[in-house]
Amino acid sequence: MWQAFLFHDSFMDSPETTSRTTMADLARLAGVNVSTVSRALNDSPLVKPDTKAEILRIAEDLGYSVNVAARNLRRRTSDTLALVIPIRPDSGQSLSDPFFLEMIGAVSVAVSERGYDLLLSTPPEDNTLAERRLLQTGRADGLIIIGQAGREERLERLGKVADRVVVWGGGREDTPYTLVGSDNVSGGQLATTHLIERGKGPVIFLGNTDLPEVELRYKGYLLAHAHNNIDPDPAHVIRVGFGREIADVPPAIRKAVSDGPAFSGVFAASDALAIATMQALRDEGLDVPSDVGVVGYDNVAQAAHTRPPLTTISQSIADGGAALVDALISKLEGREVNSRLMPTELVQREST
Amino acid sequence: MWQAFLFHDSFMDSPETTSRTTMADLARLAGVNVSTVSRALNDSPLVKPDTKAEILRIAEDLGYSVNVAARNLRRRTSDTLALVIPIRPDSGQSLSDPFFLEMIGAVSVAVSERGYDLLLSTPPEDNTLAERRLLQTGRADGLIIIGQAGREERLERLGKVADRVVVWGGGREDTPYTLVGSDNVSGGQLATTHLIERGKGPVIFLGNTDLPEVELRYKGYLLAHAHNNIDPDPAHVIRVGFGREIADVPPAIRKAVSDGPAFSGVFAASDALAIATMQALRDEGLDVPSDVGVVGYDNVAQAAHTRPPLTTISQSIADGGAALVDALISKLEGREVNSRLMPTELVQREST
DNA sequence: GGAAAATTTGCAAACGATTGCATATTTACC
DNA sequence: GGTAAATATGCAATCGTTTGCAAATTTTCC
Repeated sequence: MWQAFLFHDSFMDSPETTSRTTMADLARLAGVNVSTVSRALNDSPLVKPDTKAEILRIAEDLGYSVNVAARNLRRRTSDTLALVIPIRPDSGQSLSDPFFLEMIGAVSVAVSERGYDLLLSTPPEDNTLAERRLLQTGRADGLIIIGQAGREERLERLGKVADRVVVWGGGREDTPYTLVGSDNVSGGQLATTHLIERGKGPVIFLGNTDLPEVELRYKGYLLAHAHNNIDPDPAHVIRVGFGREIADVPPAIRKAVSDGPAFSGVFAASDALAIATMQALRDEGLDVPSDVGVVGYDNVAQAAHTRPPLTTISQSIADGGAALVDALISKLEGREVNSRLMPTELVQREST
Repeated sequence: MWQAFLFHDSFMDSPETTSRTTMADLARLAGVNVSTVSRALNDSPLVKPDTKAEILRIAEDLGYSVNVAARNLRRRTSDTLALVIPIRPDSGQSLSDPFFLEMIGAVSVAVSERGYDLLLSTPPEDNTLAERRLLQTGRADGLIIIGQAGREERLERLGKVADRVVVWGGGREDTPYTLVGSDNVSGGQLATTHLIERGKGPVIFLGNTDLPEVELRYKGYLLAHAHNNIDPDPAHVIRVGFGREIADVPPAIRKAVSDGPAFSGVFAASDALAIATMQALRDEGLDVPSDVGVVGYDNVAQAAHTRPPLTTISQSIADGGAALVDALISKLEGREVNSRLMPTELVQREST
C-alpha cells in the first residue's frame, strides 16, 4: 500500500524548482525507462536491487515526489478518505459541539497514521449531492459520515455506494450501512446505576429522546432501574434538545425542583447538558454533589474542568475515530465489516 | 473558476453504475467531440447555446461528474487547500485546544464556500516533509498552517513555496510568509484597560510570554498601563504555559494570593487559563467578580457557559478562518497579499 | 556450450480530462 | 451571390503515472 516518497531535504531553500521533476527526468538520469523508475519507486520486486538503489538515490537527490493526480488517474483510487459533517445552516455557521470537533481531530490523526489523506467536507445539512460528489468524482475512496442523528432516512438511500461509507451513530442494528458508535445502552445504564448505587436516586433523565443515540441512553436508564427493581417515574424524564436548546435547561430544572417529584440525581445525555444542569441546580440553591448528583455523557475535554469536575460517560473519541477509519479501510479492501459498538466507561469525578 | 458538476438525482439508488461514465460517453450520445463536451461543461462561450444545453441535459441524465484526477493532471491544479496543524506527539494524540478545533471548523466552512476542497493534515510536530509533500505532490494548491507558535524558525525556511502558504499567528511584521492573525496588542490592551477602568487594578498578567502571540498580548497589557499612567508591577506577571501546563495555574494563583502584591484583576492570555484561574481563585476563597475580575482571551464557545460567564477577548475565529482562506486564494491568484491583523473585540460577561 | 527457466527491462497503451490550432460552418456585408 | 469575418466544432497532443505484454538479459542445469 505505502509508497516511497522521497525528498531532497533542502528543496525548500533552492529557489529554482523550475518545472517539477518527473519520472521521465529520473529515467533519463538513471539511463532506464520510466516504467522501471515507476517500479523502483513502488518497490516492485521486478526490478534489480542495484537499479532500484540507484534510482532511489537519484530521486532523493532531485527531491522528486510523485504526482498524485497522475497516479490517481491511472490507479483509479485516491488514497483519500473524506470526513463529512453536515452543518445546519441555522446553527450559526460554526461547528459548535465540541464532540464533533474532537472527532475531527481523532479521525484526522487515525487517517494519517494509516497512510491516507483526509478530505474534510462540511456541506450544508441536506446536501446529499455533496456527499455523492466526493465519491463520484474520485476525490475520495471512502466516506465517513458523522452527525446524522435524526436523519437516518437519508442514509437509507445510499444504495450502491454504501460499501464505501461508514457512519458514526447509535442507530439500530439493521442498517444497510456500517455503523460505528459507542454502546449507548450500556453507557446509559452505567451512568444511571452509578447514581442509584450512590444513593442519588430518584434519578432524572435529561435529553432529547428523539435522537436515536439519546433514545438508547434512555434505554440504558430504564435497564438500570429494572436491574435494581425500581419503577422509574415518567415525570423524571425531561426532554430537551442539543445545541442551542441548552437554553431550555435552566427553566426545565427550575420546574423540576419546584413542581416535580423529588430527585437527587440527574443523568444528562450530554456533557453540555450536564454542565448547564449543574449551573441551573446551583442557581436553585442546590449543591452538587451533596444535594444532587450529576452525570454527563461524552467526557468532553472541558468536563474535567467544570465546577465541580463532572462525572461522565467516556466514549473515547480517539478510539471511536480510529474504529471508524479502520472499518472504512476494511470495507474498501473488500472485507466484510460489521457494525461495531465501542465500549463505554464511567469516569468518576466530583459531581457524584 | 467554478465548474458545472452535474448529477443524476437518483444515482444512489441505481445499483448499476458500472464503469463510471466519462466525457466520451456524453460525446457519443450528443454526437459531438469530447472537446465540445468539455467546453460545454465548463461553460465556455465557444460552444453554441443549443449544443451546450443538450450536452448539459445528457450529462444530468447520466449523472455524470468530472473525474478530478484527470482534470487536475491536465490543469496542474487541485482546487484543494490544505490545512496543516502539527500536533505534538506528547500532547496525547488529540488536538486538545478548542481554539484549534474551532479554527478547523471555520476554515473548513470558508474553504467550501469558496469552491475549494479542504485537505486536513495533522502531521507529527516537526514533520516539515509532510508539509512540503502536500504542495510537491500536487495534492493541494496552497497551505494554511496553524499552531506554529514558538517555532517560527521552521517557517523561515519555506523559501520558494512561501507564496503558496499562509500562516495563522501573531508574529512579527517582517515575515517572509503571509501572516493572518488577530491584533494581539490591541486585544491585550482592551482587556487590561477594561479591568483598570472598572477599578479592577492592579492587574495580573497570566500567560507564557515565550509564545509570540502571548508576548504581543503582554505588550498590550503594558500599553494599557502606560495610557493610564500606571507603572505595572513586574511581580504581577505570571508565566505559565498553554496546554497541559494548565496544571500550573492553581499553585501560581495560590502563591499570588498569599505572597504576592495585592491585585484585583487577572488578564489571562487564553480562556483555558482564565477558566483555571477562576477556579483557583474560588478555591482560595475569593469571589469572581466581586473580589477579583478575570478576563480571558479567545472567546471559546465554552466561555459563555463558565461560572460566572467569562469576559474575554473575541478573535472571531470564523472571521479569522475566512481571512486565512481569502488571503491564500488571493496569493494563489497572483495578487500581492499583506499580512493582516483581525480586529479584536471585548465580550463582556459576568466575570468582570 | 547450449537450451530452458528465471530474472530484468522496455514498449506502448491506457487513465479522463483540457486546450492550441486547424477546419467547418454560419453570419455579415457590399 | 461571393468574399470576409465571426462563430462552432473537431483533431490530436498533453498532463505524469501505471501496467500487460514482449523483448532482452542473466542464471540454471544437463
